[in-house]
Amino acid sequence: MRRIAPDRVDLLAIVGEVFREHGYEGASLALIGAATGLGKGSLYHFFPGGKEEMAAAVIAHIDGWFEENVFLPLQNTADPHAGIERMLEATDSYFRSGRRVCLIGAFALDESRDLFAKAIKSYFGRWVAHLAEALTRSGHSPAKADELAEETVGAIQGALTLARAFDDTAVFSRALQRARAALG
Amino acid sequence: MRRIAPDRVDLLAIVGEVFREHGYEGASLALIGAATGLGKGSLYHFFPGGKEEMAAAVIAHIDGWFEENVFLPLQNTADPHAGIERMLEATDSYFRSGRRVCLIGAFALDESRDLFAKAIKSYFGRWVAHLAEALTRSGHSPAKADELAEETVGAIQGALTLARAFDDTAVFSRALQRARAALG
DNA sequence: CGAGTATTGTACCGTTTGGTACAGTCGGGT
DNA sequence: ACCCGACTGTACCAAACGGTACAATACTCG
Repeated sequence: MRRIAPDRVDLLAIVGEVFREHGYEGASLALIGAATGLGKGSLYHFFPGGKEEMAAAVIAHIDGWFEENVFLPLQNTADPHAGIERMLEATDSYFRSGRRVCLIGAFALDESRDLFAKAIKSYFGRWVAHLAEALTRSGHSPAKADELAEETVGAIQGALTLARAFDDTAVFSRALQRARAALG
Repeated sequence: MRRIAPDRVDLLAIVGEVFREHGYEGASLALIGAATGLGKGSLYHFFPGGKEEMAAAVIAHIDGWFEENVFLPLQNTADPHAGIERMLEATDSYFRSGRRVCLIGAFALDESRDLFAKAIKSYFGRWVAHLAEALTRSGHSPAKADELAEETVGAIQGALTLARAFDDTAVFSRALQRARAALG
């Protein structure tokens, strides 16, 4: 009982990496099986719903990580600036300074968005909303805070695309620096 | 002879839309055939290299459109501000105010990047470089111009992701408005 | 008209896809 | 020792995959 949960988390991390690198269509069960060392028997034991359930579970897992490490620091902290700084650090570390791509952002682009539209919208929506709330507490007008928050989350997503296109993590670091300056 | 060139352009536009909506892996020959009304015989007649050649041709076609309508206005225009405004208008119209996704940006994210890395890097590289050059001519220091250009192209890509995630074209329009303000 | 090329439809290839079935193995609890 | 549920490997399935072969048709031009 005690070992099941950690194992599943490890499993989700590995499966997530396959989806991240190959996209929803490109992540075949063969690839997932090779990456996890699990046969179809095990895979379908853990995810009876097949590939779609795997992707949904991965999204939920990522969502949970962001909820805890990125969104939570933005809320209810005495110092909103400190919370914003913590969210930027968590973002930098999650995306490995741009070496990693945003799975949920990638899913938003192709047709797999239709399958997970609700989760994708909720993920980005909470990111923007919590950042805007922190910015409001730090003194910005609600309208200005909304605008800044949307701009910042967009800049992060765009920087991930450019960093990957240029194969250059400095692009992502510069974007985070600019965000720091704009939000600070 | 005269009809071949326009037909091929139409064909590339249709095939491009299939890649744009389904991604490289998701765009099956069956889908491409259905969208174009062409059987495999015709498809392989026009693109003997198969799917990979189709995608390469689509990328080249898009690249050519941007070269002519987005990058060219940035160059050698007497008024750099007018050139920047024309590039933003062309961008807005190409992406249909955010309803459309950036094929090349989407390819940059998943594994298909490896196949087309050179073309992807060149496309974004020229976009940033030409914009930076226009900004330099409009009075910015080269360093500041580079930074602003990278930020703007990144903001456009990020806004496309967010617009698609939220299913809301207003996100993209706001990003272009901010770009206008920052570059103007 | 006829020759020759451009284009197309169809049947087919081997491989891989996501998914199922199920017999077996393993380990903890009684 | 036994049992029962969690787990796993293997064989299998129909469908779809990208790609090939080729005969038949359409088109152009002399």
